[in-house]
Amino acid sequence: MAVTIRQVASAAGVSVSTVSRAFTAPDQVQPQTLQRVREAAAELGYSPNPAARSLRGGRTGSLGLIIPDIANPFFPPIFKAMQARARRLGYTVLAADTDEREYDELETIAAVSKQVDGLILWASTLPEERLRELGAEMPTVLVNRHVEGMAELHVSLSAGIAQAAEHLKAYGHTRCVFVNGEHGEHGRGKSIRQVFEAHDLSLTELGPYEPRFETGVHAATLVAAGDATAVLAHNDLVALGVLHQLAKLGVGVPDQVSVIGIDDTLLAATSTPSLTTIRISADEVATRAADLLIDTIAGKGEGRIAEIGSRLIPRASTGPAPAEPGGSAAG
Amino acid sequence: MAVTIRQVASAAGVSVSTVSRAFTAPDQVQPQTLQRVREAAAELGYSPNPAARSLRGGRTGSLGLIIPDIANPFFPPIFKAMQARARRLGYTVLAADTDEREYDELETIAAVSKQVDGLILWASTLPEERLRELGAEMPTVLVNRHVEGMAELHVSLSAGIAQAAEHLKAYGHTRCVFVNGEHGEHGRGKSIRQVFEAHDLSLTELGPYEPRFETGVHAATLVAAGDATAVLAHNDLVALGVLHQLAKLGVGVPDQVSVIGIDDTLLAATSTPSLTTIRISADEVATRAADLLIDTIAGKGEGRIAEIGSRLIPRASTGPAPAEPGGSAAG
DNA sequence: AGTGTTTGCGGGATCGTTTTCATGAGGAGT
DNA sequence: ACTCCTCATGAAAACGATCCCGCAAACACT
Repeated sequence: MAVTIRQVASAAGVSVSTVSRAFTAPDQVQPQTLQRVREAAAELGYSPNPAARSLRGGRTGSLGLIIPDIANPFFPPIFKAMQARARRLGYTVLAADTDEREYDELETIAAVSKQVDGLILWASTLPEERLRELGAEMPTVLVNRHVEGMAELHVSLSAGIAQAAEHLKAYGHTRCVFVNGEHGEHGRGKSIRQVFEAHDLSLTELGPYEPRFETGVHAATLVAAGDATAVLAHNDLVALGVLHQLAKLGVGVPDQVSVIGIDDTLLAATSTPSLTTIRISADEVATRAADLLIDTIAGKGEGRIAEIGSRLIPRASTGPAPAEPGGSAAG
Repeated sequence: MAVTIRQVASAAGVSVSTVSRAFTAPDQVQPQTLQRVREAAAELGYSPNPAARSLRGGRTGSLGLIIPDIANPFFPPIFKAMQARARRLGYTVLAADTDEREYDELETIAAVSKQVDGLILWASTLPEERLRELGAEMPTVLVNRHVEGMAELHVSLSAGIAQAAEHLKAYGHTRCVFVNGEHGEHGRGKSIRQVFEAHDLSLTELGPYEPRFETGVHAATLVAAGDATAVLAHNDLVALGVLHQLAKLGVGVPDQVSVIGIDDTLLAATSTPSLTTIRISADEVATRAADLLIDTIAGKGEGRIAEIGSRLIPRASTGPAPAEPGGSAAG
């Protein structure tokens, strides 16, 4: 059925070893022979069988990307960019999502790990102990988790948050709300509080809730009843819920309340009004993660920690704070 | 490093053949032996090496999903659902996108096809001839393309379109616009025109353009200048562009103009106003496609044609047509 | 008891590569 | 002319599983 190295060898009048070398170490074969082999291979339409190759060589040529939820619009661009990067480096990307279910994560990882040379674990919920074990078994890059000695990539929101704070400050806002869409200690809440308070902005935290549209809807109702003039949401999806509910309640955005999201997904660019948000570059994240993993596979990445930044993308959902309700009424 | 079948065999005191059988054909080995093998395997943490397995057996246990653009929010839920379905059937899904670049498609397919048992080609742009060749080489399921004799899955919008027409009709609309976001003969325009005209709705077609947000923005400007009261867009993304621009122009939705999208992506549910759209069930599509491919791999799917339907999801972007601007008012 | 059939298991070839090792040709250095 | 290297190539042993055969034991039937 498929054409094998043997057929190429006999067509080119050389041994299989030579054909193999022609593909994996071209400089070890004489130019003239190399060409004969290449011609024969091209003519027969030969290309190496990855199964045989990985059986023998122990490497599969694939990278595993484990993410919480591929349907979260934040991830597809990352997957896409990583695939592009990986392909140029001779790798393929195998993506699998854990469906946000923690108890599935180990199983998913087990299924994927046998087919790849290394793993990128995005915001894993596994206990540190397990991560350590995993790292011992196979090259692993952790995104947004810390385990001493492992390769890690951290997506830092601080630059974006600082810019958001400045942005709001410049518009005259003073009372802000953060809609926390995440339980647990790895949340975004702490650094947001610090930065905002450093900018002299009061910050009320709602939640923690789940990072869903409905969370934003719920939060918006609370916001409308309060006196805050700016909302920072856990991510774009939550921000969209806020936008949606504020519109329904007749609260003008950005005239009465400004809204800021996080992630800069497609949702942010296409909403009405378009959403000011904190962008994390998918290209950069994907490229760095892939490179870091490939380095780790090569044995020179372990323990390295990379950090990538973020920045505010001002759009139409933020604007000047409304006049103070001081003595008169407003709502 | 990794534990092999041989180690399990000696631990269980049986031959490698028996261990292999214990995993691939448990009914051919005595219950008592089976248990011994299983215990040994569990204790050693053995699991078969997929590379060796596929080298010998010729099957990889993976399905290849080739899509135009994974960043299009329509696809992630499909990928996700297919992964879930495939996993339960003992398969893995390998997704790759062609980045909407036709000249990359063959290359992408070539890269993927060696690592999978079969291919699902979503709206391939390849000429019929190539598809036929591909189908001859490996099990292939075509989505939304027709090539005599191949397994195909067709996503039919007709039910959804008919419901949309009825929906608009019931609201008193008479003049509609379709924003065509797709070049070529496989477009959605023709059947939409037929159905709408059958419902006595006049339909003006704009385009064809690209299926992008900006397309909707552009189209909305034209719509606002015309006298149509309803817009059907090529997909949700385009519809969102329409929504966005209408808001900017001060045209009320749905008070003055109703808008309908297609795909029911996350975008539709989270927009403001939420978008009435035609839903294509990701679960159903993914399940049918996966099943069809697996049948084809088993040799009993070739030539089969499956069709899956669609339906209207009414939300807040559609409503009664505004009173006629003519002489008198009527609703 | 003799023959035939089923059943459970082991031996070993096999899948297509990579990779080590051996070989022999040619060149350089003495 | 002799040894010593280098270099291109070939032969053959892996890699880890599957699966076709063959064998022996157990059983059924005459």
